Amino acid sequence: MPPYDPSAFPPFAVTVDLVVLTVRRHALWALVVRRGEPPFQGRWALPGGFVRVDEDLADAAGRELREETGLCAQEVDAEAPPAGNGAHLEQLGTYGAPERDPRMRVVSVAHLALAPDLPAPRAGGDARSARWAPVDELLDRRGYGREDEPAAPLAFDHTRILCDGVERARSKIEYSSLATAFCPSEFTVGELRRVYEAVWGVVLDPRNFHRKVTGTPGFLVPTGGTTTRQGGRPAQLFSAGGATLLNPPMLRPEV
Amino acid sequence: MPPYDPSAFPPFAVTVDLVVLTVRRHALWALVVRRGEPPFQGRWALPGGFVRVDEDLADAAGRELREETGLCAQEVDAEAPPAGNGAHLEQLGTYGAPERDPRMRVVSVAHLALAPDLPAPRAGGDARSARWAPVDELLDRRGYGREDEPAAPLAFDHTRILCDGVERARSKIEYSSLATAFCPSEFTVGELRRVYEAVWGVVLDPRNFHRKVTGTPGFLVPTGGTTTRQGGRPAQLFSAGGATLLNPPMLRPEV
DNA sequence: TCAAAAGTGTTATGTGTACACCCATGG
DNA sequence: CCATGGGTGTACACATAACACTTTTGA
Repeated sequence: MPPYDPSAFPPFAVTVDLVVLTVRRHALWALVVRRGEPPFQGRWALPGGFVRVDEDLADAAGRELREETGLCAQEVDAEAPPAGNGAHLEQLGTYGAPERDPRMRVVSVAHLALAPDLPAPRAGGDARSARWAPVDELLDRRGYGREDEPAAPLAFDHTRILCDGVERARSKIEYSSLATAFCPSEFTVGELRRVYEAVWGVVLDPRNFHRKVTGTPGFLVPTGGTTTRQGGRPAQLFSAGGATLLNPPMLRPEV
Repeated sequence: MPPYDPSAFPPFAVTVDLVVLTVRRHALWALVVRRGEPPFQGRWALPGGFVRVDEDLADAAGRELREETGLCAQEVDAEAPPAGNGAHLEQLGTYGAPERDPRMRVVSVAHLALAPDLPAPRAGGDARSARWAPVDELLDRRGYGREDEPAAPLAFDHTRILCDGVERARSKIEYSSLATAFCPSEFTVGELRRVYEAVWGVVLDPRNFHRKVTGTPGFLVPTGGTTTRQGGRPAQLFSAGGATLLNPPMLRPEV
């Protein structure tokens, strides 16, 4: 790489920020880390960090995700099947308002990651504390009687980024098989339905849902096994099929 | 803004690139400019330029669009009605592979702009030559017997960016009122149908299309006038309604 | 008068929704 | 035995696709 000539163009810092979502206890949760330094010291923020000088944007996002969660992400460009127990990872959007970081001009390339219900988050290499928080609480929708933490707004413009990420997830599970990224490698139709219900915040008819997802070609493939981990009659186990785009799409009920 | 400390983070150049699309002669066209300097000297590229040090990303994209076309863009964040004779402008994605520009590390925030059929493109302030080119030709699909210019691949990763932009436009006119951004402020149902046909590369039934778009609430509002500029029986004139999301969506015929 | 494009009516077919009903397990 | 969730069948409402047909202009 030729030497950097500061007179030729304005210098920017480039970071990646992560919206990491999971479904737990019939709700949507996001991963947040506590800031140890100013600005916004002590406040919660999305995980993220600087892009290294010879690193691609998607690689940087995958590295941060691995550092925070231990997940091995399936990076995708446009559409790809979320496979195995890796998380889905895609670019969300870029946030570069001049004053979004008071210290310097920072452009952040936000990424969206979807993960199955995980054990506790790993503390980052720099020993920041990390936790899962209900999205409704972070977005101040008072969805939960708050837990141990008061709900202060996220640092920087991270509330906005989180909001955009949640909206992306909400709309994308309509027409893609992305909802399976919230499930373990083998799951039942009922578990998949609870993902849709949590992400959309609705209640779906179990019978029609079953017919729809099992009838959509390539969405689910039966593994042969069954489970009774949800109680009741044993349910067939499925894994995510090869299809990425659902046709016909899942329909989100009217509000 | 505090002074820049190069030791704290790797310095990046940040640019905006524009995918500007229009519909003309029953096909999709993109705006390209000829590069006057190495690398890729003499090759066609997407219009774009450096983000200024105190400029928001969307502002930079709007400025470049104005410099290239004279269009006054409606910048949007997520969804917004394309109004007046301004173009629709939205962020498309960010491209930051380490070697995408051989000179230095450049992260480009690509934007997608949709415009009605325009007069000739304005030469930029720096006198670069600009032209409209059929997208099929730029993407090497040989959709046209080529015109005066040989079809060399675009500079940098611009073919990929263009491809992503076209794909975004194709899918977004399905569920949003974005197709009206390709039309002048007043247009007929037939003209709107020709937009869909050009962007999707299909032929639609004029009768069913008419019923569908006029029956979708908020999509079109009649202006009262009529026109015969397409020949045949006079057609009602419409302008874009307030709706941004179409419910039910327009259905793209199977391939 | 004819061609061309705009619009309306009608019908077959498919898809979503609501809900009655049965199945297989654990307690 | 019953509660719990899994899964099937069926009837109705509604949307789409195909196409016959009428309307209104310019040439």
